[in-house]
Amino acid sequence: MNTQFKKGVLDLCVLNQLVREDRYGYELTELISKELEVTAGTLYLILKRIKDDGYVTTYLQESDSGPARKYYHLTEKGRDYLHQQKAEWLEFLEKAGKLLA
Amino acid sequence: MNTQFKKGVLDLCVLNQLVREDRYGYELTELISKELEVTAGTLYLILKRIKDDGYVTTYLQESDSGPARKYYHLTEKGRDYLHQQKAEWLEFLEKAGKLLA
DNA sequence: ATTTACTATATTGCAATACATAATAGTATG
DNA sequence: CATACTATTATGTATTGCAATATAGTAAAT
Repeated sequence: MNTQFKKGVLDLCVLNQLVREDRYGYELTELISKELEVTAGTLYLILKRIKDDGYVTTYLQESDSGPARKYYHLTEKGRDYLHQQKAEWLEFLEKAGKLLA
Repeated sequence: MNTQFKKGVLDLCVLNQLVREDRYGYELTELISKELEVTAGTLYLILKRIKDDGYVTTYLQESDSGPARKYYHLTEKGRDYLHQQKAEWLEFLEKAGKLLA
């Protein structure tokens, strides 16, 4: 799959998985990978980025099947950003669609 | 507009403008800019790339209102690439759509 | 007439950003 | 001990942004 297509959209895919519930990194990797072929390294970079940007907060929680999990929680700021970026994405699709028609 | 969204798609937008007729760089800049806000520098890099890749050929032609224009012509290889990449783009949109729903 | 400025056209260099790949490391379990 | 689960980091690559340069006509100003 064309690597470039994902640029900018992966962020949104990750954030969107956090709207309903908190999730941990490994879980997100599996979720996203089901559709988009993304490796753990890439996912964790994204997670670091959106945390640095204040879109998510994190907390550790014990697991009964391995190391502690780091959960990611969407902040208000993250929610706003997601909505705004989703709108921008749709707008972009419309414009690009005209050029690709 | 989010810069990243364009990654990989601009190529296709440019190639798609060459399906029906040959066009020159400046003309393409204006065409694409109507929808997507792209600067001349970016456009010319794309043109260089798709030429190096053999997706287009070029030829010069006098203009009566400025310097000679460099026209870009879509090759058979370019046409194939465009079709294949457009399909991949649509497939990507479908998968990303699931994650963004 | 000559200079000036502006539009049309093409090109290039450097910086910034995001994804790929691969390697490392720690914990629990069978 | 091997394996699955979980997290992290370093290095490389590709694409776009921005800004600067260059050249040829055309129109305007002096």
